[in-house]
Amino acid sequence: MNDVARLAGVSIKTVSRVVNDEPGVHPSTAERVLAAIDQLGFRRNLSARNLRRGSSTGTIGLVLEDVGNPFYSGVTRAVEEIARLRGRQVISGSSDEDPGRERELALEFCSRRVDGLLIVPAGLQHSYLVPEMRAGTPVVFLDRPAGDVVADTVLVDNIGGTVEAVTHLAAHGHRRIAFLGDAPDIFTANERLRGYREGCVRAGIGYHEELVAMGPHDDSSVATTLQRLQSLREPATAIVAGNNRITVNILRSLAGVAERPALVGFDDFELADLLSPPVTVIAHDASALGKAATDLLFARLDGDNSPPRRVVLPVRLVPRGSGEVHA
Amino acid sequence: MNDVARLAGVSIKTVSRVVNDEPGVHPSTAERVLAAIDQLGFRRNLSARNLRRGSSTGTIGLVLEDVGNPFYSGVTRAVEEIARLRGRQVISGSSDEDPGRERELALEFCSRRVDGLLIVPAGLQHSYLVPEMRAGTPVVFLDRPAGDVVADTVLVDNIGGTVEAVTHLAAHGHRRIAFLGDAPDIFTANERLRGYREGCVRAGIGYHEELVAMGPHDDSSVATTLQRLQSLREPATAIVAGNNRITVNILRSLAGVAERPALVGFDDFELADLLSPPVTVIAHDASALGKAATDLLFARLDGDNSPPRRVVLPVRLVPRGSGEVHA
DNA sequence: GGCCACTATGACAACGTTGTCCCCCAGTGG
DNA sequence: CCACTGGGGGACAACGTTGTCATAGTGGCC
Repeated sequence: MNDVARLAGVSIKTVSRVVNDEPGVHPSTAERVLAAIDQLGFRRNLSARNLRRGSSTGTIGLVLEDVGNPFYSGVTRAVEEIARLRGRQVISGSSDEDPGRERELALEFCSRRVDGLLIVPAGLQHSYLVPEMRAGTPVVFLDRPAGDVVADTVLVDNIGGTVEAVTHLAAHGHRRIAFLGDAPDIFTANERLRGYREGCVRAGIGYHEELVAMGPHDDSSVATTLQRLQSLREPATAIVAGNNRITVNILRSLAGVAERPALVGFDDFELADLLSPPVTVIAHDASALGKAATDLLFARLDGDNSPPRRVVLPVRLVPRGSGEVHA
Repeated sequence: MNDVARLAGVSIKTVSRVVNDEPGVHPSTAERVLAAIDQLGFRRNLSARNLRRGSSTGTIGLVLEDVGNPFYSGVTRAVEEIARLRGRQVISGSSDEDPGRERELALEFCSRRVDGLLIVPAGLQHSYLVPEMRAGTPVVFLDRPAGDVVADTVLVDNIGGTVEAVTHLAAHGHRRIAFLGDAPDIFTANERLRGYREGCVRAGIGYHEELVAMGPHDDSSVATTLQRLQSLREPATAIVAGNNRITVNILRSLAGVAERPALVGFDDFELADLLSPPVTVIAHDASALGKAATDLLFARLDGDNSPPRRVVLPVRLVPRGSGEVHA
């Protein structure tokens, strides 16, 4: 800006006026300034601007589990969409379920003075955010609740979803329904397990420990688990899968198997309808989740200071075939 | 920082020293400062720091077509991974194939003084970046080349891939091979069309306009196109799909159809192996693309100022079934 | 005791902007 | 000829940091 001013033969303040479309600059002066800007390839330094003005940095921080997971990339897209409408840029990072990494990312974003923070919690401790929140940075948690702070939260109806899955399978005659979920220290995994249990009880088929397998699942552990479930004295005839990754792992294990158990997966995924049989899922919308959270965040930025809200988005069972196999 | 200094009864410079782990601070003083920092929830302002130091802002700008597309979210993930190792944050935005939007995003990132820029070009004009590049901001284009500037570029072997696809189908006896591609003003679409044409010529089956359908494709236009291809005097017996979205659209249109043409899709996608028949694809690795581009960017940041490079990543045909149907 | 080296700390400028306030000058009315 | 007005423009401080340099105190050594 200094250089521009020198080249145009004016003061830096006048350049600033031109750059900001402030009134009170003679057209001919403005033209000289614009020419200088063009010649020098000047671009105003937003950091300095924001520092001086003390206002918004025009950024939103997004901490999620893994941008590479289609579910979260859907969330990211929705967040970006709305942020854009409100003139904000999105800075994002993946925590990979590591609470330390989540914290590191969130605090880094705070250091960058983001206008607001959207977090898919990896851990259970979020008191580290209290100073920031008190300082006025709005924080919205999504997909999972915060551990030890009261804050806006957007969730999906995990319990209702798995209850529905179990009920659906039971209605098709299944009495031995298994559940494969993620590690139980992950909120959604635990909730879905609760829903499964409640569904079993409601359906009058009882809850049996032996039909449940929690914990990190990879290709081979899923295969082993499925074998175990088949070789029980009363084998499982149906499975509820705790998330999209697990569903896919199960499908891969079952590929080529003639006698397939019925299957309902939590999370919808692309091509589920084109598999054979098409996969019945508990669907919920990633972009709806991202949108709800971002809307909430902007409401806070707009001055809404009502008590923290907890929004629970509905899920719906999409019957496609794999869950309608009779026992 | 001012407040911290006052509370701890020291100068702001001493606080700065503590925050930056600079030597020469008495342990007891440091302790007082740390206590004050903790009490006030102070967090250093990175904008101010970077402004003062004039050095790196610790950010990388990423402009892509759509974060929501699994292919690009894979790229994003890889970029994030490497950026993280090098202590950088990623700011990203989707252009949605709109050149204006691409430009807007890129220049916004420049205003934020990103350390480097990764761009999946939507348009053909990139001279707007010349001032920034001259000013020392490294720019790497990925997936598609820049329009009118010479710069580092990472591409995949689009032509080789479609040549291989056609050759593969021809080897299975197909002589009427159709090509469904994206709008031809998109670089990759055009390249793949060239590869298709070359493949046809090499296979000695000739290039026939009537077997090609370019342009934006949605569900219904794909269905219409497929019908047209079937009802030709000499119907198409095989199809090459120009990208993952088109492949999926074709699969959806063909669902339930008994007489399916052979199919090879460009871009691999999750579950391709579980469909029936499993889908043969020209695979290339999104994360390899992201990694190559980011590595190149960091090499520039590390001072490499050799002439701009163009990296072409190999693709490979993954036969799974849909492309091995004999004519 | 005087000098030196060294440690711990502070004052101040500067980074690139913008907000505040002030000045200059031409034009206008009396 | 003077006072006043208003448009056009500049000087300067400040945002929150950090780099540079200065300074005060404290021992140690001849």
